[in-house]
Order: sequence, then C-alpha cells, then structure tokens
Amino acid sequence: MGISERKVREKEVLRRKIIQAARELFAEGGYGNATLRQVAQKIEYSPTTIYLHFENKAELLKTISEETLAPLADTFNAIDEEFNDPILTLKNCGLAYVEFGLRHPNEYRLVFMDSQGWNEESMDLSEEEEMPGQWVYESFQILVQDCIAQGRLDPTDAETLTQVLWAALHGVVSLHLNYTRFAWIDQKALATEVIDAIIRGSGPKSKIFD
Amino acid sequence: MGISERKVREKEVLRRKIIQAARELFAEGGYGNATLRQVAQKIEYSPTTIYLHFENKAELLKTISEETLAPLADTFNAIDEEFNDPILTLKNCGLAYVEFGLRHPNEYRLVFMDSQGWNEESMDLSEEEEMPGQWVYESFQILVQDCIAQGRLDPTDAETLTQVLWAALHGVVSLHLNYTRFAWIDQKALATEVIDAIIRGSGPKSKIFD
DNA sequence: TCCAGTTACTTATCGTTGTAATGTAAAGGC
DNA sequence: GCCTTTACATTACAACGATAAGTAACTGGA
Repeated sequence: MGISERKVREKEVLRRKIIQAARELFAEGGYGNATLRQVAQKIEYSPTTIYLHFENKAELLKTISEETLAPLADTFNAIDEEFNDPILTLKNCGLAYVEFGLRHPNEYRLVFMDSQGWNEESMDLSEEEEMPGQWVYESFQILVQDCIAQGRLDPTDAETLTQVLWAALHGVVSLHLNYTRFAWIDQKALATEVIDAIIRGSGPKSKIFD
Repeated sequence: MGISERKVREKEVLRRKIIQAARELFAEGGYGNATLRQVAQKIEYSPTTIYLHFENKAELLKTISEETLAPLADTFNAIDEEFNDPILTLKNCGLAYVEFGLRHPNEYRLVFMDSQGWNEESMDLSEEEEMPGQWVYESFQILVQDCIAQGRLDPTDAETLTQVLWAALHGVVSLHLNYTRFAWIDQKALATEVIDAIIRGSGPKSKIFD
C-alpha cells in the first residue's frame, strides 16, 4: 500500500514548503508584518490551503519558532560535553543563549516576548502544560544544581538563582532586540559580564570565582 | 480673544477623552486587541476623529505609554531623596522599576518590548533621537556612577555595569509578563536577589556588600 | 466498469481592521 | 453677507485572518 504513503509524504512536502516560505517572510519583515497571503503567493497556492496544514496563523508561527529554537538544546548538550567544569558549562550556555537569541530575533520575540498572542486564549495550553521555551529554564536549572552540588555556587536556593540567571540573560537579548540602535557595549562582553557578575555574586562566601 | 482659547481648551479636552478611553480599552485587552473603533465608540465620536488628534494608532498608544511611564521618574527622585546611601537608592530604584513594570504590563510591553512596531519606519525617530524609555537607562547610569564615586562599586566601567543592571531588571519584568503562569518565586524576592547578586558581584574586591 | 466517497485543493465571501478622501454644518473674520 | 476655516461625520478602500462552499482528481468496493 505505497500510494497512501506517497500521499502522506507529498502532504509533508507541502507543509515544509509553507513553513519554509513563512520562515523567510517572517525573517524579513518580522512576525506581525508577514501575512498568510504572502506566504501563499510565495509557494503558489491559495491562501486557504495553509489552513489545511495549520490551525491558524499563530500555530504556523509557533511551529516555526519552536523548530528554530530547538537546535539550541543541542548546543547546550554540546557545551555540556565539551567542558567538564559546571561553572564553565553554565557560562558558555548562557553566552550561547544570548548569541542564539540575537541571531534569531523574530523567533526569539515570538517565543519569549510575544507569547501574549497565543498563551491564554487562542492556543489551548491546558492548565499545567508547559509554555514554549520553558525548557530553557529547566536546562539552566540543572546546570545551576550541578554547580551547587560541586560547591561552586551558594547552595541556598537553586530555583532562585536559576530565575535570576535566566531573567538576566533574557534581559540582555530582549533589550538588544528592542533598542537596536542603542549604544550597547559589545553584546558578548555584556553577556559575559552579566553571567560573571551573577556567578561572582552568588558564589560560596569562602571562595572567589575567577 | 477668549474664544479661540476656549476652542483650544475644548480640543484638549477631547484629546484627553481619547487618551482616557484608549487607556482603558488598552489596559483591558492589551495593545493589539484595542481598536480605534472601540475607542471612538467609547467616547461617542466617529473613528476618524481620532486622526485629528493623533497621527495614527501607534502614536496614540505611544503617547499613552509614555504618559503612564512618566511617573516612574518621580518615584526615582523620591527614592533618591529618601535614602542618602547610593547603593540603597540603586537597590530601591531597581525594585521600583520592576514593580512599576508589572503594574503597568501593557504600557511596559509597548515601550520596552514592542517598540519594533514604531521604532524604525512608522515613527520617524531621526538618527540620534532617543528611543522612548531610554531615560531609564540614564537614570540608572547616574546612580551607578554615584556608587562608583563613593567607592561602593567596582570603578572599572560604569557603562557596562549599568547595562548589566538594566538588562537584568528588564529581564525580570519581561519574563514575568511573558510567562504569567510560570512558577516564579515572589517577584519582589526575585528582583531583590537580581540586584543584590549583581551588586555583590560588582562590589570593590576589598569590601563585601551586605 | 461504474459509482460513491474521500482528498486536496480553489473560489467566493465575511467581518474587521487602520486609514484616506470626501462631505457638511457651524462659526469667525472681513 | 459672503468666504474661509474649524471640527467633525460619512463613505469608502485595501488588506487582513478566517470560513463556507464549491470542484476536480483520485480511491476503493461491488
């Protein structure tokens, strides 16, 4: 019964074409400026065809954003294997996070800044379901716990420290995306300094991190 | 010639009515969900009348947001006078910033997160004009410089430290607004810890801040 | 081989949005 | 008393996301 499988494959191909076209338009003009009609025109299908593959515009964009953001998890894993030191891993993951966010501004916006559009009503995240991008928090939490377990960070509260760290890193990306023309110091230097300051400020009292 | 002055006054009254109505709708359903037609209906004028007072929807919302955010400057000044200690002032201004952002989520979003919509094209911020909300940075910069001047913070780079601090504080607000149902620790505790960690991590080596 | 049903689309359409062009009634100035 | 300006309303438009109603091709069973 290879025919129906070919159909499934072909359907998947069109789905990929939609995603690809949307991704490009989306990257050019940003989230709000991309329209379904433009996407449709780019792939030479009618606008309504998109609705056969995605519930609505929000779901299409959500799909794209999550797909784009997924590789960050791999990057985290690669860093984890490269460095044996948990503090160094934490630092480099933080840097990677910021760099990644700035390299994918539209997707970052959608997942970490614009979730208003689909978090409550249009998308139906049932009560305790995870918000998109929330796995980033959990990744950092594990790293922080590692640091505490090795006595490299103050063991009072892993949760608090993780939230502090994520907030600070997100702040760097978020402000950069918003104030693109502001006289920021070098982004990598800023990210580094943010992480270092927090790690220094959260280290065990007896031992100064260098 | 009191007649034309009355006219000006009446025009100002209508402008205030528009702003007030828009502010309410805006606060209820958020930025994107408020429509000019709803605003018009609320004040019992035609939709196009709004265009006699504001260039477009973006300018109306920008006006509202900046008006809402303005009192924060007064709060900063009040804090500055209440505490003589620059570190304490910095800490409390940071806390006030976070609290303010969370109390005015829509306006905060517009100024500090959604500026994409009007920063480059639709609004004409000529080359070196300030972005809205940028004064916050300058306020913090002055406070950081005060701390450095008194030897309470590491004097290497006021600019870097200010950016670190602002990014971290913004991150707290921004993430809270985006992940409203996330299991955040108490917002005030988080903000406090963010500021403390950074101040601790940026203090002069000889002296531990308490 | 025929035909009912499904699949994968398109076309036509709806309601809503921001906004521009045009119309209009009242008031002010000469 | 006429002309212009002011301060609105009315009408209209293009574009949007989304739905409903077609339609042509293909499929599977009798």
